[in-house]
Amino acid sequence: MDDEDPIRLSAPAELPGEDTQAHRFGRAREAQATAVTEDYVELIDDLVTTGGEARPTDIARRLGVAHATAIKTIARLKRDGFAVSRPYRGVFLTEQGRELACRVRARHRLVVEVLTTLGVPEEVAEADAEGIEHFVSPATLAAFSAFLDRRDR
Amino acid sequence: MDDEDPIRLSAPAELPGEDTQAHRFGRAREAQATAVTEDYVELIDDLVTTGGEARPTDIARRLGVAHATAIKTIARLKRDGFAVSRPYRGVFLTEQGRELACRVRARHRLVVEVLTTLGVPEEVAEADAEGIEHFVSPATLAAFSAFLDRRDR
DNA sequence: TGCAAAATGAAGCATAGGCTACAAATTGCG
DNA sequence: CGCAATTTGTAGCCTATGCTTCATTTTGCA
Repeated sequence: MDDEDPIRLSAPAELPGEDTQAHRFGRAREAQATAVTEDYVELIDDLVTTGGEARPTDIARRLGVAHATAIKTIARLKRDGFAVSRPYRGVFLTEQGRELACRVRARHRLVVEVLTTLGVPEEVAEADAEGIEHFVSPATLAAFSAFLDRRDR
Repeated sequence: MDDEDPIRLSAPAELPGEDTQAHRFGRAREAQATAVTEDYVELIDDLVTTGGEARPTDIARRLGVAHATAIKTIARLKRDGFAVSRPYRGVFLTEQGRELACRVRARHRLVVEVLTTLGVPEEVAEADAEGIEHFVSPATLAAFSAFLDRRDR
């Protein structure tokens, strides 16, 4: 049910096979699913670090969503082991959450730096990175890092 | 309820104001909402161009989703004026749909080219671009284009 | 030509992520 | 100290995107 072109007439490197293409789209969908989680843990980490606490209302305001939306998403974060919270006591990251936040922040900074190096205005780079970062694979991240190193040298 | 820091102690250019940040996240959310539309339109254009017709089953297989999912999304495309179709006769893009497909394809190619130029392996670049492209603003696109021009010269 | 396989589409269900409206708890200030 | 404002949390609703299942239509071949 997946091989209507078993003889593979097309050049492998040119047109992507439909399996390949399906796989790419699948990966993008997965990345998108984790994007919200990544945004929340990074923001919570920021708030806790700079202000000592992350309250649902602050999180909602920063993300530009209704507080009820933030609360519901925070519940998912807790369910998935990224955060803990007690009513009226703010939200805190678990070890797993802090670890994720750390990786996300590093990736965000790297993406912004690459964009600005390529000539994208600071403001735009920050805004675009907010979406782009979630889809940058480790391999691409490594290439970005190497590129910046070359450039600095 | 939006000025818990009315004196603005922080340097404006350093930390983003919460309004700014909320706006960025909002933009990213919007971009994500159009991502699926863009993927479908581009794929349909590909299929029609190379094979003469875009059948729901083919679209589903390429995207790696169930055919029912594809049919439902195609219905939305039709509702939004990007495509037309008659039962058992395949899907075709409207003028609006073709125009979008054209823009999306150009953007995709540009993103892939920038990534490979930065040293990202072809395969990875294609896969990552599938997600990244939806969040690249016109300004960033322009910077990418200028970067490639500089590089070629 | 007629029937089986394939394609199509509809229905029903789930999850994620939004929203508004309302209820309950907490805080803080007069 | 007590009440009003704020914060928090709950409930119900919506859309988008998936999925599986089942019915229907088309197609193609024996």
